[in-house]
Amino acid sequence: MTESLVVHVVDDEASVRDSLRWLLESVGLRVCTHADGEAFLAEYRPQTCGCVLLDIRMPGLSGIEVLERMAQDGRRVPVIVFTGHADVPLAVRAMRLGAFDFIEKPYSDSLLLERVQRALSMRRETRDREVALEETRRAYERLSARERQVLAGVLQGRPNKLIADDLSLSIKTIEVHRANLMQKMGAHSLADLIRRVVQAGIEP
Amino acid sequence: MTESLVVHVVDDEASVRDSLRWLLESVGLRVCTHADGEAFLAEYRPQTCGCVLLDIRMPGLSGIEVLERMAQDGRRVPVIVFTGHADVPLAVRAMRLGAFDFIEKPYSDSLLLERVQRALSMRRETRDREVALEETRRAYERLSARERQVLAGVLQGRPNKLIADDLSLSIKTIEVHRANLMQKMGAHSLADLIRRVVQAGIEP
DNA sequence: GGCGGACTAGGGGATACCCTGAATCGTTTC
DNA sequence: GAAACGATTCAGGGTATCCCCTAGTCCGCC
Repeated sequence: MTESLVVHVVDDEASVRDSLRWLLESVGLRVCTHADGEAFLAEYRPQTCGCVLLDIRMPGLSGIEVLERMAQDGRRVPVIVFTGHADVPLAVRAMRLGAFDFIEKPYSDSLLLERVQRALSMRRETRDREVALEETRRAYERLSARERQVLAGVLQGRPNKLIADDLSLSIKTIEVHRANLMQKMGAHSLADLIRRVVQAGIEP
Repeated sequence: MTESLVVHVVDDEASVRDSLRWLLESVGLRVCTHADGEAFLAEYRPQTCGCVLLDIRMPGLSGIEVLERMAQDGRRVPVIVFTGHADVPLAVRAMRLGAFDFIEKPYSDSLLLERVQRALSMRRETRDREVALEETRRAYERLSARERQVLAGVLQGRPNKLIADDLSLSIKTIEVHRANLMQKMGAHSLADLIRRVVQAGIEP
């Protein structure tokens, strides 16, 4: 299942986009180009697969600003920053914003390809885990308000009786909500449920 | 409880160590100096508090190698790398190894102090959480072999009856081990136990 | 009017939890 | 050597809790 690994190229110069596209496609990679930061962010989703080649010097949003925006909603795509006007503070800033790598122009084709392959293989490694986390978050979104209230109680380790008291419901009703939310969350046991929720970072 | 925040200075030149000590102590910080990477790693523990100022160019272990060693057993101390022979690839390498910051010599005193304060405040923010995780790990270390086997079954969501079958023991025995390990782990409920274990990264 | 989802609830069997009691075994301590 | 301690094993009995099946109401939608 490595089909959907796309290299997203973000650069304002068409010549750079074209040469990168040619280079990457020459080794069989799928490429998607974006002329500026806004255009890329408009298409970007946290669950986007593949990796990103991001220029720093661009009109409009700079690459640093793009990194900041991506960091806000939990980036999972590795981003390789490349720029012709590199210095140490800039590289440090990009890396602190979670960039996967930082390449100075001019770069050799082989170096860039190697870094791209490294980013893609990291992405592949972490992909399954993140897909599972996304599924958990989506499942949580599908819970009803009552089910989330019950889940909150369950996560606090409260027995059904106390959850029932909190919500002024009968124990039997809590049991049903509990069974339903287990079903919806795809959990096979209480341990499974809590592990999924904790790992997905859900804290109601 | 900010008493034990120490700035660890690792540099082979005594003059640098002395001037950094003077600078840091002049603003009331506690300082501990180390003449090389080996000496520092010998004293370093993952739960060490404070932050580290690490030179790259040193005889013996380089700063990069020190970072690699620290990364192996889960560094939690923020490390500020500083070097007089900086270039972008070196900075990127250090940051990829999890350095908190990267400063070029010569640096201004105020810049260095600001970065140190930033590292210390990050350390303070994450400290309580990590202390709790450490306690969980230590508690797990104190479990007996049988208790860990039972815990493994509990984490898989298996009911006591099945755990008993797996280990060819009676349900009553499983109940005892389970109660004992809950006690030892300081867990107030099954949900609490699982959250602690998952967050501490324990996967038997 | 029917259909599905959310919410509510009871009965009964299985399971977990707590208390008391007890035996064996190995290590440490006095 | 005796005593103390912790780990491990098992049992009975009672209470609390959980889980599955069944079943009713309400509401929005086709």
